[in-house]
Amino acid sequence: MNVVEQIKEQLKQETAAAAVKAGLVSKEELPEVVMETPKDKEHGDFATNLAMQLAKTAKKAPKLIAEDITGAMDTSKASVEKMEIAGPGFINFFLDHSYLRQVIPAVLSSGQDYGKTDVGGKKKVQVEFVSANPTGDLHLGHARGAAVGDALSSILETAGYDVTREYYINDAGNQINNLAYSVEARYLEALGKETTMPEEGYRGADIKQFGEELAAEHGDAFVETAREERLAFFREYGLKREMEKLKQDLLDYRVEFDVWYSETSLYESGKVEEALQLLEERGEVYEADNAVWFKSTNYGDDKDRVLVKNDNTYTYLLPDIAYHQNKFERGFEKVINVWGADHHGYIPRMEAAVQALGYDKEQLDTRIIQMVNLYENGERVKMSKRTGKAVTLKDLMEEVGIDATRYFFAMRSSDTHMDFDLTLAKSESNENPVYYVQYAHARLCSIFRQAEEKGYEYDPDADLTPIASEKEYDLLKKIGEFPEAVAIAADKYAPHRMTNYAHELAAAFHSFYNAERVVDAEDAAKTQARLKLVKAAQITLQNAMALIGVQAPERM
RNA sequence: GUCCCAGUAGCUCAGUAGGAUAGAGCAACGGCCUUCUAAGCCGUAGGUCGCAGGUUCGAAUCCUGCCUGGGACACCA
Repeated sequence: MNVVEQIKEQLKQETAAAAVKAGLVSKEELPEVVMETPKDKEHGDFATNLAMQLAKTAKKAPKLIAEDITGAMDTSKASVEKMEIAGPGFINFFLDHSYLRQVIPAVLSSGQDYGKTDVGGKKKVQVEFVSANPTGDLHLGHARGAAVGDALSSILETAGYDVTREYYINDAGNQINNLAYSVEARYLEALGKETTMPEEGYRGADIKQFGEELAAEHGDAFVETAREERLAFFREYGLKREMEKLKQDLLDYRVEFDVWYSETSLYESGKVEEALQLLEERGEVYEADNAVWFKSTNYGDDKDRVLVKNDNTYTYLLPDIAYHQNKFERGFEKVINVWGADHHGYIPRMEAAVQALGYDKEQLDTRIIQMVNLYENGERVKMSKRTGKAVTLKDLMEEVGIDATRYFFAMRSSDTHMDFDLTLAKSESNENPVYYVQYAHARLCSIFRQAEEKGYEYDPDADLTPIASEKEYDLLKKIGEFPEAVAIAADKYAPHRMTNYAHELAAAFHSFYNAERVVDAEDAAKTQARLKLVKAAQITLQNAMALIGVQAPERM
C-alpha cells in the first residue's frame, strides 16, 4: 500500500475508533467509514461524512456527533494537525504534510513499476477489441476502439490483472466473398475490361490498389481462369493483404495484440459444431420453420435467434457463440468485449448465450464504443462507406499524429458520442490538450539538463527535509494518488480517468514549476531534494502516459 | 412501436458508488518572461445540471413520466 493510502486508512481507523469510544455506535453497527479527498482545499486534506451517516442510529444532530468524534479522536498516529466541523456535519482533517515526503523514495525505488498494484489478483482477463472485418481500411470508429481497448488493457495489467489482448478475425462470412468479388472487379477494371462492382462490394481505395497491383503483376492471366478458381485466389489474396495492412496500421498506432483469432479456425477445429451440440444437450435450442433456434428469451433477450438457417447454413451468431465458449475454455475468468456501436443489439443475445453455456453473466462484459463525428473548421465531415470515402486510421496518424489521436480518443468516456475536432487535434498550439501533458514532461527533462549544466550531480541519498512548501506537497499528493487512480480506472473500465489524472499531475507540476525554482545555485541542499521530487514526478508522468499510449518527449 | 446511449458554462467534456459554494480545457477579459522551455502560471467572468414530479437530513447522481438528439431492433456479418 502506498503512503497516501496508508495515511487514509489510518485516518479511517482512528475516526471509527473515536466514534465507538464516544459511545455513538457499537463496533458491530459501525458503517464503513467513507474518507474522501475534498475538491476544495479549504475543506482539508481528507473529509468524512461519518457524523451524517450516524445521525439516524445515534439520534443526534450531525454537528453534535461530529463534535463527539473529534473530541475522542487520537490525532497523533495519522499526522492530524487540525480538525474542523463544516457544512451539514463534515469533519475536515488537515494533516501535517511532511508525511508526503515518503512518497518520493517509494516512487524512485519502483521506477517503471510505480503505479502497479495487485487489486486484480492475477485474474485472467481477455480484452477483445477492434476486430474489424478484413475488408478495408480501419476507420475512425476503429481508431477510437483501438485507443480505448489498448489503454484499458494496459490499465488492467498495471492494476494486477493477467491481460490478453485479442483480435477476432471475421474471415469466414459473406463479407469475405464480397471481398473476393470486389478484388475481382477492381482487377478487371484495371485491365480495362467491362465489369460492375457488386452492390455489396467494398469500394475502398485499398482494394482498388490491389486490383491494379494484380493487373500489373499477373496481367490478364486470371481473365481466362474458371471463375471459381479465380475467386478463390482473389479471396485468399485479399484477405492476406488486408490482414497485413491491418496489423501494420495497428502496430504503427502502438497497439499490439497477443492473439489474432480466426473465425475460420473455429469451423476447421469443429468448435462450431461442438457449441451447437452443447446447446442442444443443454436443451437451449429447438427446431421451427426448418431452422434451428436458440431460446435466448430464456435469458432475457427480446426474441429467440436463429442459429441454423433453413438452407442448412449457419448464422453469424453460432460461430460467435463458439468463440465465446472457447474464450472461457481457455481459462479466462473475465471476458471483456469492446464493440462498435452498431453491435449494440447483440449484447443481450451474447449474454444469453454465455449463460446458456453454463457460465455466469458477470463473466462477460461488453463495452460499446459510441459513434465518432468528425469536424473540420467547424463543419461536419460527411463519410460514406459505400463510396469508400472515409477518414481512415492511417489518415489520422498522418494528419493528426499518433499522440494526439490516441490522447483525444482516450480522453473521452467511450460510451458517449464524440465529436472529433480535426482542426483542434491538428493544431500545434496550446489549444491542443495533449501538449499540456507532454510539455510538462519536456520541462521536467529540461530541469535535469540544466542541473547537469550547472554541475549538479543527482544524489539518490539526498535529504528530503527541504521539501516543505505548499506547491511541493500538492505535487507530492498527486504523485502519491497514482496507484489508486490506476486501480479506480481499472475497476470502472474507464481509461478516460487516466488522461484526467495525467492532466491533473501535469497541472500540479506546472503550478509548482512557476512558483518555485528547482536548480538554485544558492542552495545545494534544496536543489538536491527538489531534483528527487522532480524525478518522482517524471517517473509518474511517464508511467501515466504509457498507459494511454502517448509518448513522453524530452524536448518540445 | 420496443430497447440502448446521451442531454451539465458560448464550444468540447469531467463530475471520484447520494454530500459542502457543480469542475476542467478551449473561446472571452486582466495580470506574469534580464532566473530551470510563456505549448506555461495567477486571477476575473460565465450555470434553471433537458422538463415535471417523487424518495431523504441532502439529488447532476436513485425512482416515475415527458421532451430532444443519436443508435440498435434479419433465417446479413
